[in-house]
Amino acid sequence: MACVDFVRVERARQALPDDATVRTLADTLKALGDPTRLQIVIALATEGVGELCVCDLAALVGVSESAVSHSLRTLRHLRLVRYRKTGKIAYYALDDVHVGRLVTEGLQHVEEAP
Amino acid sequence: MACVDFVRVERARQALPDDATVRTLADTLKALGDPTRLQIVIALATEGVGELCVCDLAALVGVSESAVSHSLRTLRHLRLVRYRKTGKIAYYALDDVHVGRLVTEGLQHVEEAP
DNA sequence: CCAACGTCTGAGCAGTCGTTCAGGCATCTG
DNA sequence: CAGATGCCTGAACGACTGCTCAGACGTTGG
Repeated sequence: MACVDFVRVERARQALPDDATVRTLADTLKALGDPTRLQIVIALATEGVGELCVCDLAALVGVSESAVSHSLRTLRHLRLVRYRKTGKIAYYALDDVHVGRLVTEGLQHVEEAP
Repeated sequence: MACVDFVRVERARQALPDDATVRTLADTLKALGDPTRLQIVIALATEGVGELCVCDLAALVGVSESAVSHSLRTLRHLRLVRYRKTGKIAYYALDDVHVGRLVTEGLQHVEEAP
C-alpha cells in the first residue's frame, strides 16, 4: 500500500470520466463482447450492406430469430443500432459512425502479429 | 424465413472475419466491458501517466489489490497491457496504440448527445 | 375474416463472471 | 536470517448472461 505514487494516481483520477460514463461505455463494450452481437454489428458495418432484417441476420449469424431479436434489443437500447419498420419487416442499421470505427480499431488490434 | 435477401447476406458473410478472429475480438471487447478493467485501461491511456503499479491501480479504481491482479491477468492474456518488473514492483502500461484509440472512439460514442 | 408471416417478449435454465478469501512466491530491509 | 512488502494464484460463492421455448402482437394476402 505504501508504494502508491500519489502524483500519478491523482493525475489519472482527474482524467477518468465520471462513473456514469464509465458504466455506459462498459455496457456498450460488453454488448459488443458477445460473438452474436459482434457479428451483427460487423455485418451492419460492412460497406455496401446497409440494412438487414431480422431474418437476414439470423441466417447470417446462424442462430434463431428469437436470439437475434434479443440481441438486437440490447444493441438498440445502447443506441448501437437503429431500425426502420416497413410493414412486418424491420430493417436494422448502425446508429452512428463511431461504432463502425470502434470495431475496425478492435480488428486492427486483434489482427496484429504477435 | 422467406424474406432473406441472399445477395446482401452473402455479401455480408464474405466480409465477416473468420470465427477465431471474431471470438478473439469479442473476448477483447468483453474484457473492456467490465468497469474495473475499463478504468484500468482508461487510466493507462491517459496522457502523462504512462506506467502504474498494482498498488496505484487498486487505489485509483477503488478495489482490492487481488481484484486488480485478477483483472490485469485477463488484460495481459489478451495483450491489452504489458508489464515490466523491477524488484517487487510490477509496472503496467498499455500494450499497443489501438487499445487507447478504441477506448477513445467508444467514449466519443457514449458522450454524443441523444 | 382468417391464416401465415415477421418480429418481439417474458420466463427459465445452464453456463460464465467478478469478487473475496486464504495462502504462496520473490524480493527487499533490518 | 526473519519479517514485511508487492504481487500472484486457486477455490468458491453470488450475480449475471445468452440461449431456448412458448406465446403474443401487428401486418399482409387470399
